[in-house]
Amino acid sequence: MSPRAVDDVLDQIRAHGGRITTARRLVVGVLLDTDRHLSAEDITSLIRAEHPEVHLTTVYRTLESLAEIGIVAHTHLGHGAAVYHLGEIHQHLSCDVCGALRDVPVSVLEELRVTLERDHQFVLHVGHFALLGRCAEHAPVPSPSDG
Amino acid sequence: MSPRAVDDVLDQIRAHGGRITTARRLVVGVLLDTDRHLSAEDITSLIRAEHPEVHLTTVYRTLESLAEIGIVAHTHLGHGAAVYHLGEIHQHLSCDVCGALRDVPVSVLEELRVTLERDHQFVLHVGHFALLGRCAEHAPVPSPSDG
DNA sequence: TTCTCAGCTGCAAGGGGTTCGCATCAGGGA
DNA sequence: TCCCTGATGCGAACCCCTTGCAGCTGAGAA
Repeated sequence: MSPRAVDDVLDQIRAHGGRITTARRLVVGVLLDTDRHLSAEDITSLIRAEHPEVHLTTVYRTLESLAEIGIVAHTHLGHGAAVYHLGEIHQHLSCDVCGALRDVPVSVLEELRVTLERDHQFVLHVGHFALLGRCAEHAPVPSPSDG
Repeated sequence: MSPRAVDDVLDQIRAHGGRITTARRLVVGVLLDTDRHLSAEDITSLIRAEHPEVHLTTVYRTLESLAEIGIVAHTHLGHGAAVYHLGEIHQHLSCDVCGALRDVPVSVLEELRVTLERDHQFVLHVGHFALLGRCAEHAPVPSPSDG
């Protein structure tokens, strides 16, 4: 990550009346430093390698604060822990078999969003849940009769 | 429920090499008897009213067995316990605010399914996850600038 | 620089949902 | 009826996450 990017995020925390602490700096750093999706526990482990005093509870609370001001989002992958990520909201595809997580733009859900709103008066929260299924590698082989 | 319907399900269990036990009969009965979506704990409570010896663990194991042979499916609602249901697979809409659960036919996901398969080689498991958002009653009021 | 205090933290404990281990029980084929 | 194996009851453990609380610390005020 660039120190600049971390400071940008920390500035946003400050602008919302939050304090800049070591723990928050570290959480933001970890999130900026990865392109993977990390659980709270993942984040804590990465931080504790250098700063064993930082506690899982603090990471959860920091993530909650960051979520409140819209800096991070979390996604539920059906089973297991929620994963957290920074930046633009996107949609997740999660493979049942290998757990691989893939991001796709939220635009794939646009038609569904419109349909649900028009036909079912339901406002879809794009990006907050993962779409479950099988990745290319673990897709069931279609039988001829499946058309 | 009709006793007939219970027996049909029990026959399927037997056909897959499973045994017919009191607990299984009761779990199937509860599932057939409701049109709601029940968590394992809900199911257990309903059973225990008459049969306090049936344990939550047994219900989980029974549901697992029934899922293996394709008789029940479960759905994750983002937060909280998974819910179980019998019968045809459908898609769930879950309201963030009030938790209301609504079923819609899987056909609403057809376009998305095709798009994901064609453009992302991802085979969607329809019905296994809930679509999260806001029901009509709790939908955010759209501002004029939202278009 | 020091003071002050609300916000943040570490730690322990708790809670909801689910699974595991193991001794015992019982379905159902031989 | 016997016997084997699958199913059960029960306790305990596990995972993910939240809560309570005392003490610490960032950062504005003096």
